[in-house]
Amino acid sequence: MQRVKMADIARAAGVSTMTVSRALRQDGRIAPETRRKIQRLVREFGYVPDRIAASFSSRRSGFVGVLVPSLNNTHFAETAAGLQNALHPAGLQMLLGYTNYNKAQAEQLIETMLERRPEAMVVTYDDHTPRARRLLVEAGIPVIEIWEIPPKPIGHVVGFSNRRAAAAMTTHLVDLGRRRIAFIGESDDGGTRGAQRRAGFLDALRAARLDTRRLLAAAPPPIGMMQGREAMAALLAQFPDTDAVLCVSDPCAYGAVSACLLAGISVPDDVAIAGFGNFEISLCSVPSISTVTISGLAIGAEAGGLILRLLKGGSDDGNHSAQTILVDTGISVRGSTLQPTTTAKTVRQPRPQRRHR
Amino acid sequence: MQRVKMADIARAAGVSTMTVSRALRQDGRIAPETRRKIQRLVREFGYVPDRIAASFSSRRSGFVGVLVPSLNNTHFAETAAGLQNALHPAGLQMLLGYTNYNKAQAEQLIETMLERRPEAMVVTYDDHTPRARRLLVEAGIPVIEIWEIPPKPIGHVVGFSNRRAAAAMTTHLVDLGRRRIAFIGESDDGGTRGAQRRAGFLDALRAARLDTRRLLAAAPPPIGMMQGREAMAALLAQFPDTDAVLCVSDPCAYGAVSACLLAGISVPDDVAIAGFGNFEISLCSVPSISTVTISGLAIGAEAGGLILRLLKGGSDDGNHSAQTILVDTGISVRGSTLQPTTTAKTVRQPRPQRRHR
DNA sequence: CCGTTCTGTGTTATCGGTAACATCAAGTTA
DNA sequence: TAACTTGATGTTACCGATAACACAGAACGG
Repeated sequence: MQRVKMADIARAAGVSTMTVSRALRQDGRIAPETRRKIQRLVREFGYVPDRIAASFSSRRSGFVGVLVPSLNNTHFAETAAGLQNALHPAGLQMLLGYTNYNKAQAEQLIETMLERRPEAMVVTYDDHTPRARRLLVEAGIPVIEIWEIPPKPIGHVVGFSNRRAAAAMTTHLVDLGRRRIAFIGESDDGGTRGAQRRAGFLDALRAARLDTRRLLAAAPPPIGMMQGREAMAALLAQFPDTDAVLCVSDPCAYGAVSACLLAGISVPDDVAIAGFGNFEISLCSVPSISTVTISGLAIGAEAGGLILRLLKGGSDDGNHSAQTILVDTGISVRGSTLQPTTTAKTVRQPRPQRRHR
Repeated sequence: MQRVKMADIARAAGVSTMTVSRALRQDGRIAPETRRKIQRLVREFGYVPDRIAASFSSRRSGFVGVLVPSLNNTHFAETAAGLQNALHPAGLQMLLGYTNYNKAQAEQLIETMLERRPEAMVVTYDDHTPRARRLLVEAGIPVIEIWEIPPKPIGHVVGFSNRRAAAAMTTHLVDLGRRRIAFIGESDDGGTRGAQRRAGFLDALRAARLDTRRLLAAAPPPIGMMQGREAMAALLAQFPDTDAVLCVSDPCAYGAVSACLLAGISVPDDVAIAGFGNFEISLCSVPSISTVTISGLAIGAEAGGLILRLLKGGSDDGNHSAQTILVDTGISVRGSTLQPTTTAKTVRQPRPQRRHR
């Protein structure tokens, strides 16, 4: 039982395959009647066009390769959604790969993806291996790095400065009057977002001439809630006088909050805690957690829009006149970093887990 | 500047393209020396094989299409990871699409994916549109439905009974002595996992001859933490004597817990709360939340393994001798459904509403 | 020592669409 | 009305790899 092909439709309709090909695309100049007849036959035969053959012939794959570190993460999922929303209407499909925060795997994926001749590549910024970088450069297609502003971009950029955003949040903690401020971050985060956030944290502390020793490297990314909890416990053991903590991400921050709950430490009266990313948990936590807001959806949408413009525009990959698009970030101040009111007495119960302002 | 093609390598090596083609695959019978020479030239030229042409010629796309409702969800992300881990070593790539819990979008995606001639399709069980179903059946490739046991499967199945799992958790609540048990679920969840879980909940309540009126439909899927919080508040307003709640998912359950925290209601003393899915939050919540454990990773891995066996085995799609693979589920009992001990005094803050079992 | 099996490699014929150009009838303009 | 445009469709020549078969020479077995 052979699969139906375009020639079968053409024969049945009494036209050439070219006419069928045209009728199935928006490719204008087809008599409406012919098009209707062909569409009817297509449905009748259950014909599904072979896009591999089409890609082969037209030298257009219809793909955009997208690399993210993880799927289990609101931000990257949103970014993918934003991209998909932008690309799908233009007839572009997204070929999604995830690197698991691993450079070697990223290189592997980039190579495999390039074999499919994507029309553009979107990669989450990371220190790529030299080979990965070379592959991307030589692919001759638009390359877009997202989620950070690389010091030496490969091509286009859609992102924001994690460093500055983290610094802003740290400054917020300083402005609360906190002086013994810690950072809970990732280990082995060379050059990535987590490292940038730590750098921003340090920038702000140095600017305020505060102690910069309170740095915890919880675990390699992705860092989860329980790691945040453990890191917070360790932090309190090592630096019991800590009065504020910036966490590398919201799940981590929630873990830190939970550690305080369990230890009978009041948030924010004893310790203020801030997160990063505006994940769901930061809003729903009790207390709610102050966080840096970023829209993964916006990053995806901007990257998608940029791709469409680049593909529509020059036949050139446009990487030489590379664009940088910055998306907004903000700070959402919530319960976990509220200024203690005068009426709020900062009781610190010894053991038992109960206390209230 | 033309892209390097296989013929260029062949010419440089003084061999035919067939030899190059063979050298670049594991395709045995090539003189080791020839292979080395070719590999060296490939590196030197920066040749990236064109898999579109290869797919076209070999009539093997190297793709597996995978459809999930959402990426922003541990479970589906894990499932994708499990699939990828299984498929990648076999040289198969995953073409991921997400339906956003929308049948029409799913049909669209299925059609687009089939144009790429995937070697198998993995779809998260849902009531597919008739056309989507027909497309899948007629594609002539293995089709695997995951995350549920469909009443009328299209092909193979890797899943578990959401209904039975939910019933088991409900029975756990009944065994605690709770009698006024509610369910917080999704609206518009026709036939999907959420509806199955509600059905299981009702099964268990009926078996225990308990009141089945406490059903809340919070919002269409995906249901988030804040929706869980709001639903819990509404539930307490409508049925203040509720003493246990099963939530359709863990994020929803955490929202319910947070509503209780805010209202000064003790969990589990006043209300026991259970979730579904063993999300990170259920472990890190204070109190931790009892939940149904499922391994998305296992589902993905099983599905991936099944695909490899099917593709290796018959040239037939194997959908007629369809297999059903069940993965284990369990119940993790945590703080949110602990039996109140005699020592645990059920202190009730004076604040708002009060009631107890 | 000759027929047979391996090994390693080459030849040929596609796979199913699409780009580019050709064609031809009908309408339109000068 | 001749020349030109426009609209609708057809013809031809691929795109870049691989399947399938062909074929020499080396190794091997009797």
